[in-house]
Amino acid sequence: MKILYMGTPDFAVLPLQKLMEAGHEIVGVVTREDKPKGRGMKVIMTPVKEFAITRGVPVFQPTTLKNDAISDILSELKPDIIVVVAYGKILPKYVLDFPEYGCVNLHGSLLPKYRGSAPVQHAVLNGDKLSGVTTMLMNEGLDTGDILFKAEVVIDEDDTSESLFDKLSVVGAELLVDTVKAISEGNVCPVPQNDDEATYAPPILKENAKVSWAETSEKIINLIRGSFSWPIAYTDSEIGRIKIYKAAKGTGKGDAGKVLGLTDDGLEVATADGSIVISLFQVESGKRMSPVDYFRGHPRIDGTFFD
RNA sequence: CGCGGAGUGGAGCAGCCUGGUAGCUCGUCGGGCUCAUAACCCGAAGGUCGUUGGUUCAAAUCCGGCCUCCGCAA
Repeated sequence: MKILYMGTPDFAVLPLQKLMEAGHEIVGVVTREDKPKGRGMKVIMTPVKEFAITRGVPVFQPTTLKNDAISDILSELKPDIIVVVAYGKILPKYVLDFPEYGCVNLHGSLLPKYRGSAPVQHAVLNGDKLSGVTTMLMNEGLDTGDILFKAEVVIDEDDTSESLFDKLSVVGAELLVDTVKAISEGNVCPVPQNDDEATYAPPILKENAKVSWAETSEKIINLIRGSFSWPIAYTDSEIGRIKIYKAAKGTGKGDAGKVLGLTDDGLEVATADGSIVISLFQVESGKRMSPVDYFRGHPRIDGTFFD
């Protein structure tokens, strides 16, 4: 199969690699445009682009798929199928209809649950125990295409969005290879999604990563897990904004947001229904470290409130 | 040149403004107390103060370049 691959972030790298290893010819890679990023506003390549370059695959970065640029690419490459994994742009009908075998997509949830751009994060944020990946034949809607294959993945208690991404990427890559094989053999029976069961997973916003201490310990910990490794849950305090990387339920009690003190494992803070113990955090301009280490050299803040 | 913070024994920090003996908390090692201890007491080891030039009788401290790490913003 001559495959045109469309993808952008880390999640999309392994599926691409597995397709190549399965013997498919990747005629080109379409990825989002490079953007200035990070401190100093340096221009960073997308992970998929970086990988494609090392394999000598031609890379295309159209700013939009709604003009003639994409049709030139398609008619030049003549792909049999287009595979899309977390590309980040909507494909117009013209593109969907171009390849003989259509466009297949790998999605990081068990569709129709969590349609949209952040399915993995929302699964963790909601404290789900089960997640998975789905392959589908794309249509014009947002993750509404007919389902081809699914694979389930268990979410562990200490999984974060990042670790779940890693798991789903591995499982998804295999599922995708199987899907493409089945398609090429005419061995698929697409099943329409049940729209009544559909839920939507909107993009993650930084302002949603602020901890509300009036929530339960469980919800707060889910926020911390789901916000890792981006944007990272945070709270404001007397010593500045604190990013919270890791926390577990504690045994203390107090007014929500009150700093109860330091335990062997970290900093204990009261929540609506108990407490959590922060075992890894980062204060502004500081290094990421355990509160136990931090308070060896800084004044204690016991009794103050987090906001 | 987007804004800002930081680099000091193994860990986390103070000292820098107002140059002149390297300090604190913890850890490590040894000893003591104790029925016992992660608790307490006493003692010890461990640092080219990120790097490189300059100013000075003298630089962790003042000035310039470089490297590394981090927060914001995007």
